[in-house]
Amino acid sequence: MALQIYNVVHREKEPFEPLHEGKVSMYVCGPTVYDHAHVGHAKTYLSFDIVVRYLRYRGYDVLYVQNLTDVGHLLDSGEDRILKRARQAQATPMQIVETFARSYFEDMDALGVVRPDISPRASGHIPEQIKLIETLLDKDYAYVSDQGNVYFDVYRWPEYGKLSNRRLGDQEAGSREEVRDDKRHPEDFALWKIAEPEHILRWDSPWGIGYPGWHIECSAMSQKYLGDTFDIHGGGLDNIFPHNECEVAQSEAANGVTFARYWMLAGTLLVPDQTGVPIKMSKSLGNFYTIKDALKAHRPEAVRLFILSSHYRSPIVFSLEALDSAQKGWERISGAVRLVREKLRQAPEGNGGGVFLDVLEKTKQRFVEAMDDDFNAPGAVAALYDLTREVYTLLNSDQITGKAVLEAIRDTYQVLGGQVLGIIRDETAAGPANVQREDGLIRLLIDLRAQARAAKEFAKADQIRKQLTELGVTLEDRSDGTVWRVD
RNA sequence: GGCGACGUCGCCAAGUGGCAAGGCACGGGUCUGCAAAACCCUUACCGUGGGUUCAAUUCCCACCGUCGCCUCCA
Repeated sequence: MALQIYNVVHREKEPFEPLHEGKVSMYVCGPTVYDHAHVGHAKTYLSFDIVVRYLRYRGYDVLYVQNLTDVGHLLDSGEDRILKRARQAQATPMQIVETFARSYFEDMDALGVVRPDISPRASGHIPEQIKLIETLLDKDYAYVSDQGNVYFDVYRWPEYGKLSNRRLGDQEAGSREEVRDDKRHPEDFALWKIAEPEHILRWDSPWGIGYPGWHIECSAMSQKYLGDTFDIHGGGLDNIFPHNECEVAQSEAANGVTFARYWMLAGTLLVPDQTGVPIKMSKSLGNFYTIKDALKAHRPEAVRLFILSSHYRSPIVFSLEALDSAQKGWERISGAVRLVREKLRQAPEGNGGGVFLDVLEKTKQRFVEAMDDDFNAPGAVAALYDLTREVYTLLNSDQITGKAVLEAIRDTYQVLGGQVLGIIRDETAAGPANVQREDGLIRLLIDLRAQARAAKEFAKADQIRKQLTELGVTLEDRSDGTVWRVD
């Protein structure tokens, strides 16, 4: 079975065949950096993180581009988001952009999201955007209004609406379109806007001083780094219209070839309102929960597992309780990993317990089968849970498990759980000196406690365990020794 | 109103034309000095009503309900 991807363009799963064998070019619409990222962003970027990780696991050479939007974007009031924020903070727009771009990467790093290969900024690609607009004007797909704004004429492009399955004219009388309308048609969208005097973010252009429309940046930057046609375009489903639709129209009108071959759109993250009804988490609704907040009480792996617990195309309802459940689940898996590593410290040579290799092989098959089916992460995670039960059973039995098998188990977790899903961290064995010192100190206490227990001095033994617990170190006694973990 | 997604065990969530993975929670049990962890066992006929079929949770239709987009938002 080959990898299947649900292609939003055709609304069905299709075998994935990249443009160039062995290589994948991929573009994902990034955030507008004017505030801290929230869990909704985590859902989208984590989803594509898994896509990139899995494609690489499958041997593809992936070139991953994700933009940062730092221009444009008007509020209802006609005010630019970034400008508004800058005024509130009494800072320059570029300070705001820089602050929140850093914050975004901080959050993504914390969540273990692999950085894109290229993170182009819209503000750094104004010439490319202008050039693309000129092409559209040359080809007569765009026009300059009497107020000097440049618009894309959607009626000149018959395929407009094909991605989001919309027909022109369907939207009847757009009640909001009446204000300052210098377009030919209400559905036309802006490529370049002339800046009002108070608009600080402004660039020179053939049409006067202004700023680019929201959609043009993605067309220009994907073209620059990935070419006229590339393999995968990702983003949040909530941007299918108008943003994604406009991207396709602009790019294909300008270049005359297919824009993105596979469109993958991630489902929306919802959050219950006061009455318990789930609604979209968004900045404008003010019902958002930042990633930084989420990470205060939960491990990044818990956030990952929470989001991986449903398919990337499905909507998902956020709650702290859901995060709790995910973290419990993670502790289960990571407990098994810890046990394997512990056993490995003094495992006998040889391949005792070799039949278990079969379980590993089956796990891998199930995992790959699930992920090959349009990145079915919940199925892949389920394979890991099943493996985990088998691992516990094996390691709690009297069966002597040799080093070779333990290493194979460890490697399976490392690759499937670590490399692909990002929920298992690398061993800390080669960690910094203070990590090793901590490990040594705790083991020293465990030894002292073991002596106390052997002497039936349980009060003393319990005292040590209790105090360690208060320090966030949990001890678990097993027949073959004591293992420890930090919360 | 138009377009789209969805409705599976208490909660979350995969999945298949032939009697439904997994996680969390709950109950019972085993192990343990105690604790913790783990393991074992028990729990669903898949929104409602029709239709197609030898057979549907899985296909079709209708209805009910929920969400997203149609306006800046991942």
